[in-house]
Amino acid sequence: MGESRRERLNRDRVLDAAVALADADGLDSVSMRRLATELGVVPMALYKHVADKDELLDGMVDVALGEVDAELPGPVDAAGWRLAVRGRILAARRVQLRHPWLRRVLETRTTRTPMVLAYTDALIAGFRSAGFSDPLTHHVMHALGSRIWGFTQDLFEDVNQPPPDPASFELLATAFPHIAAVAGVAVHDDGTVVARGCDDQFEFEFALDLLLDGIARLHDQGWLPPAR
Amino acid sequence: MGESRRERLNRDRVLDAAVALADADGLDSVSMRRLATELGVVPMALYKHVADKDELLDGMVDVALGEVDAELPGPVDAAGWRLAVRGRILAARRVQLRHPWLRRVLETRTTRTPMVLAYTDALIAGFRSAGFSDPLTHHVMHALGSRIWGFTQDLFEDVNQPPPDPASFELLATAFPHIAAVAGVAVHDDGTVVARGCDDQFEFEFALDLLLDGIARLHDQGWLPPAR
DNA sequence: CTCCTTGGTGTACGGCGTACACCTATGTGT
DNA sequence: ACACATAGGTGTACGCCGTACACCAAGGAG
Repeated sequence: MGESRRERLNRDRVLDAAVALADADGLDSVSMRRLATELGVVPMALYKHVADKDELLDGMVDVALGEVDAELPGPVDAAGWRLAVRGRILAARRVQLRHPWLRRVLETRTTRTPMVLAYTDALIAGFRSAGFSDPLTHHVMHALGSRIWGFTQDLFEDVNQPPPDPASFELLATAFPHIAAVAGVAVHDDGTVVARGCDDQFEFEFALDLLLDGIARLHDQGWLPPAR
Repeated sequence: MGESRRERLNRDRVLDAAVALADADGLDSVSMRRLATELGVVPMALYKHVADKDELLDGMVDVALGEVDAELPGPVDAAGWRLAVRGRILAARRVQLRHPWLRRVLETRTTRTPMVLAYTDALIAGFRSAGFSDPLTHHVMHALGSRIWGFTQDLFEDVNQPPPDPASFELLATAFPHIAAVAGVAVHDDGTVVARGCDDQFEFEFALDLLLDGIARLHDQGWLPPAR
């Protein structure tokens, strides 16, 4: 009987379903219970394929990070460290835009899966093979911070996201004039407020290039660890 | 009668208790129920002083951010934008080190309280009063990102936190040689592994100065928005 | 055909945030 | 001094969550 026999579960099916669920309905929708019903299975069944929820999240990170290589512009490593690093980071950013939950998960994760380590290793390789000293490479990786995963905190951006009504904007503008001036919002003569929003991609590349410029300069000048 | 009469609750007492609880036992210990028992009160009592848990967290952020001013090195605004910005950010960092939960809370928060806006406004003022154009100031704030709050993602750091036993380090070193080389770990001739850890304060200032150098250069060169 | 392993089930526990109805101090106007 | 409105504290309950534990059903190996 039973061509309707349900496909057997396995780790990959669980992880893929979790990713799909997070993509579709947001990270908060990814609960063991919800994921189970999504898979037509009882919640505890998942625990046969995943130790606990943390491991599920780690697995989701791996799935997403596994997509980065396909986003790489090509075998660009020979074109110099800067293009290699830049290309890899922007590839990660494209993945992150497809999986908006990735940022929040990576932020809270503390365990490093082999996939995470592999990504980091590849990036570091970009610097070292260009002759960066190990200490400089170390500092530089710290300086890039979460930007290596293609995302920024952007705690600042949402200020101008919902075009504010003139009244409340007026209020904000008088209390915090500097924010208002810089927020990319223009108040026209007739009192209407126009928010141009801001181009996230531009901001990301601006900051990335600012860092890469600084890094290049340090490297070219033969940066040395401060004498103690 | 009753000198044992319990002090009446109010918003500030609730927020202070939440901060103290988070400082002592970690952010995860801050639940409405736990906080209530800490205050000798039933959970629902808190809702008379705080709309919901999100507002509690926002309030905690305000309490912490309110401590930044006291950390400022002095009326340094006249000493140039760079010292003003740097001083304010390092002050925020000192606060953040006292309240380790602040990072996680700020990361997830999306609402901006007046306190948050005031902090941001003061920082922006530092740039604008030095003649930074509004678009440049805007980009520069994005580039600083979460660093304006005195913290970094530091997804990379914990690799060398627990001094790894030689065996597992050997494993990591062969699989990810570049990480191993850069992690600040030295393998001695006798096979013992020494992790020097890394100086978070140094890393933070290194990256901050890298950014500020780049920012200063853009400003001095009269950076203009790219022609469209 | 048996048995052992692997995968799926059912029940239950303790925690969470919070809606809602209720009671009780407290401070005010008369 | 007293009635009363209101602000602050209580109790109960609901629906989520992650997951421990005991159980049962397939399915491959001897």
